[in-house]
Amino acid sequence: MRIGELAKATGTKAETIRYYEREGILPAADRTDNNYRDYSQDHLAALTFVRRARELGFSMAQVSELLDLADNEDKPCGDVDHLVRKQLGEIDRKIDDLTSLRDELGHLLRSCQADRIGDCRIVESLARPRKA
Amino acid sequence: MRIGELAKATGTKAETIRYYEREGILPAADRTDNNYRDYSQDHLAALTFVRRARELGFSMAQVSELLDLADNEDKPCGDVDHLVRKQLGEIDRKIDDLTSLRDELGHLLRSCQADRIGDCRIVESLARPRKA
DNA sequence: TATGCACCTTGTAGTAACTACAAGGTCAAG
DNA sequence: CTTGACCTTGTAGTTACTACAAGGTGCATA
Repeated sequence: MRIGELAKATGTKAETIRYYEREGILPAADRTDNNYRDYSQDHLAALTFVRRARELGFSMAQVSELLDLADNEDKPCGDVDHLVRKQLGEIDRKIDDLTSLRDELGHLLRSCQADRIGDCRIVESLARPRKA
Repeated sequence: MRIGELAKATGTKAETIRYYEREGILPAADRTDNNYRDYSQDHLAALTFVRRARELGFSMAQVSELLDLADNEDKPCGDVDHLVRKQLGEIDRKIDDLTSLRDELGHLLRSCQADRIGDCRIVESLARPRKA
């Protein structure tokens, strides 16, 4: 399987796949006679894993950890659990942040009925520190 | 006012302030005899505006737009409104994304009662594309 | 006087996770 | 025999900072 096929199969750009290889996230592929990368089903599985974990918001470093864990079938499952919980916590925090942000922007929007910027409450309120 | 004071007053690192100046987000400061930057109240107001807008999730490019708008007091307020609405939309989208992400991770967590990674449903489910 | 310290200056490079591009090699089809 | 779709490498750009090196300034203290 050439890089373009793998790219299509996983919805990843070829450049990203090469990048993953450079970064050691993916094992290097075999090469054909003409020096093209030649991928196996194992590569497909690995890349799928990586992309899936990235979609779920894990960082590259966390993906590496997950891959290492996945390779040690006899290790306890708790480590994986722990990473997932941590990620869950981070996401909850982000949601909270964005929610208060949304509230603030909503206020901002409702605060201004002016026609010209000189009288605009939005601009005015941006110009002051939060608590002022 | 020296850069350190301005930094403290706005909760911004001095390096970030210099960066804003380089990028044209903030006007250059006057210089004292010893070549230190010397800031005015206008600079304080401008930096406050920038930081506040950044806190609200506007990109640097958007902050530039907002600053330009704020300088044109006679322009209609609708442009500001539009930017705020756009930002609000993006934030809603992010919240939605993160929420489904959280749901998925929650599922993942509940799916695995195994002791060893070899049997772990989390690892297993990461290894497959989303809809499989 | 020396010296230590906190502050300031510039310029450069690093961060995360790609993405884009340039310059060139390979191969099948028309 | 040339066009076009692939592939290769290497380098630089993206966002919004952050960190660091190497050096200048100004004030208080031993």
